[in-house]
Order: sequence, then structure tokens, then C-alpha cells
Amino acid sequence: MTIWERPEPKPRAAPVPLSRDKIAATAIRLADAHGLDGLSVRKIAKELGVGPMRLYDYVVNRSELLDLMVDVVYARIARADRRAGWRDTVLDIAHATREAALDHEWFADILGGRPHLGPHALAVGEANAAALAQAPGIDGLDELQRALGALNSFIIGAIRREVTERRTTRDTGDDINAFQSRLGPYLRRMLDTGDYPTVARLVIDGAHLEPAETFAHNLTTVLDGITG
Amino acid sequence: MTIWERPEPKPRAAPVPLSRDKIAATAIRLADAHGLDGLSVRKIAKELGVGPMRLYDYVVNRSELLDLMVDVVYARIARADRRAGWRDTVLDIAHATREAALDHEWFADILGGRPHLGPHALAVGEANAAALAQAPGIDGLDELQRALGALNSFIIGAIRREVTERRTTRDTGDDINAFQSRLGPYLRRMLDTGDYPTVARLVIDGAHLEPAETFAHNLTTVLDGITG
DNA sequence: ATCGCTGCCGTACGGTGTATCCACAAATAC
DNA sequence: GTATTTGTGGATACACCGTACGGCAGCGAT
Repeated sequence: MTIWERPEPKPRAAPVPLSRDKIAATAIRLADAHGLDGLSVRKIAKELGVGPMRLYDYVVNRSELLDLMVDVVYARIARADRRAGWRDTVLDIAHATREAALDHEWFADILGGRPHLGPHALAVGEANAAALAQAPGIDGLDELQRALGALNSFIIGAIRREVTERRTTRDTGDDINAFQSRLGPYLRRMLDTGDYPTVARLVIDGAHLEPAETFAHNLTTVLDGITG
Repeated sequence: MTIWERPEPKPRAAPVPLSRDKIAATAIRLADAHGLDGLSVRKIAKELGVGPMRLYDYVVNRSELLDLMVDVVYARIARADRRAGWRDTVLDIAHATREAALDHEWFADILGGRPHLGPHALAVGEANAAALAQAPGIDGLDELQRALGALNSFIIGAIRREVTERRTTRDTGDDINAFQSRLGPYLRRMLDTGDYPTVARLVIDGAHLEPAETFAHNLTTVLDGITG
């Protein structure tokens, strides 16, 4: 077959360059938009324009992918402005963590559910521990360990609860989740039974407290309690 | 065909009787054994000896199934012995919650991640709120709301962290998860860098504190802080 | 005997994580 | 220049998932 009759061979498409950072950034963008339940290896790969198995050159499995994503969030927490002094350092880290979680709600789903051992996570942990070690009321490693545990427990629980409440109350256009549309009427009926008077007072008469102010207030209360 | 030649018709197997309680109990048993990741509608149905679609007569979706399971755990928390007095009531509920989570680790995965509105969950919440409302330092609904938020946040975070640490350290025979086998050497290498001195001291020199004692100590610290 | 309804099971759809295979390009050896 | 080997990316496959929907057996009413 002469050259004029032979079709020109189609060059193989240049493979899409990938990197750990690129994969993590794409995964985070998708998780921000759709939550962890809506995140999958196949969707990330599609967004990157590659086959799903390409990701397995960079991570062993989906779990490691989550670890990557989490450490990117910690990198942001690590970069946040921080004042001097042990107390302000601890407060600043807590607030930065909360703000990161509000921007990346899926992060709240992971908090406390798996150990965070990425380099940035360790750096944030180190800064937090080093600061708390300087609190006047903390004498010795056992007290530091307990105090850190109490503080981190509060932060994890507070952030999770805030993000959960945020999701429950959010109206996302026509994508109202099944739970939210049933919550109001059902809860009202349950409270009308008279079996939960204190909960009823809280729900019906309780003011809608500003979340940032509540977090700040409770954080200082807990911090003063564990370092007093 | 005479009766002697005609095969006897095989009667349809009697359908397996189902109930909400039976489904929940089976689901809980499977989740206890395999975690939430290993739980599926199909596995529960198989265990019950029915097709998976049968479960959808009792729940709308998998999410409601989880709600059922959670309220069963709250039923147990509600039944736990409780002493008199606001402080002992609050402490007893917290400890009962922790003990339930240690028996049903998947419960810790759910804590704080979705509102708990089953009747038993509401009952436990009511008992907790009513008790805390009687604390001397709690004046008014706003303070009660904040104090409840701080307390519940701590409990959620503490239980999740304890269960996570428990899973991370558990050796389950030949089913050692990938994370645990990599944790020790990796963490040691990271700490050897010298970049995380306080974390290193905590990990290397820190005593292994007894989890129940740590929880109790931190709980009273936080409770005293928010009601002081 | 026939008909309609109900409930259960099976099939199907569109998805999941990840193991494995295959084709092809690039590198290496002769 | 040709043959062989190696590496890489895409495709296929496997075993699973939640849940929609259709078919059919059994039961009750007429």
C-alpha cells in the first residue's frame, strides 16, 4: 500500500502528567462539592482525564488517598497566622482547624476517625502540644497527655457537631436531603408528646447561638478548665 | 396424569417473619463483627434468610437502617443504672455512652456525624439536659445550651479518639490492617527527624494511661469547667 | 372457577475499589 | 536496522454495593 493509500497512524495521546498534589487537589475539590459519599476513585480519575488505575501509582488504596487529602488540610492549618504565647497559639490552632473544616466539611467526617500522621498533621500536633506544655497548670507528661486529650476531644466533637448541624439546616436548592425535610415536623411531634421538656425548651425557646461565638466561648471554658 | 404419577407440588417456603427489632439486632451483630464498612443491606438480608428488598418494607433506605441501629444503642444507654443528683446523672450517662461505644465500635463512627433523634436518643438527651440544667453555675437557657454543647462535644470527641486508638493498636490475628503494620516504623522515623520533639516525648516517654481513668478524669475536668 | 391484589423474590441498573491482562511505545542488545 | 525486552497506560474483569422494578405464586373475594 503506497503512502497515499495508507492512513496516517494516530499518535497515542500524551499521558496526562499526574502528581500527588494534583490528585489531592482534585479529590478535595470533588469532596468539597459532593461530600465523601460522593467521592470515588473513578470520579477523581475522570476529572483528571485518566483511567482510575493511574491513581494507584501514587496511593496504595482509597484510604491513603484520604490521608493525602487530610494532610493538605493540615498544611493550611499549619500556615494560618499564629500569635505568640501558649494560650493564643492553642486558641489560634483550634480556630484555624474549625475554619478549615467549615471550608472542607468532609474533613469533619474524618476527624477523630483515623489517626492523622501526615507531616503537616504532625506539625500542627507538635505546635499544639508544645504550646500546651507551657501552660502553668500543666506539670509533667501525664498531665500534658490528659490535657491534650481533653482539648483535642472537645475540638473534634465541637467541629463535627457544628458541621452536622450546618448540613442538617442547609437548604441546597432542589437537593434537599431526605432527613432535613422530615426533621422539623417529626421533631415537633416528638416534643409535643411532653416527654422531652428540657429538649423542647432548648429547641423552641433557645436562641440560635452564633456558632463562632459558641465555639470560642466553649473552647476557652474547656481550656481554662484543663489548665486552671 | 394420575395422582401417582404427578409430582407433589413443592410448597413455597414460608416467608421469614421480619421485624424492625430483628433487622436492627442482626445489623448490629454484623456491624459489631465487621464494622460499618463491612455492613451492607445484602449481608443483613442474607443473614436473615431473605432477599435484600424485604428490608425496604421496614426502612426507606440504608440511612434509616443506621438510625434504627443507633437508637438501639441509645436504648441500652437509657437503661443503664443512674444515680441521683445532677452531677452523678451527667457522669453516669457519659460513662454509659462510652461503654456502649466500646461494645459497638461502629457507634463511635456515627457519633456527631448525624443528628440522633430516635425516641431513646431523645430520652437520653433529655435526661442529660435536665440534669445539667440543675447545675449551680448554669443560669438560663443560653448557658445550658452552651454547656450542653461543650459537654457533648467533649464526649463525642473523646469516645471517637479512644475507639480509633483502640482499633489502631488492636492485633486481630492475621487480619492486621495495613495501617497498623506501617504505623510503628513510620512514626518512629518521623519522630527521629527531631521536628516533633513534644510529640516524640509524649509517644516515647509518655505512660500508657488507662483509658477509663483518662476519660473519667477529663470528663470531670470539663464538667467542672463548664459548671464552675 | 376466576379475578384481583399483595407480597416476596429475582433481575436489572448504575455504581464501587481494585486485580489483572493486553497492547503498544520505548529502551536495549546485537 | 532488526529483534527482543521492559515499562506504562488503558481496558477488562471480578465481586461487591443500594435500590428500582417486574413477574409470579398464593390468598381472598366473588
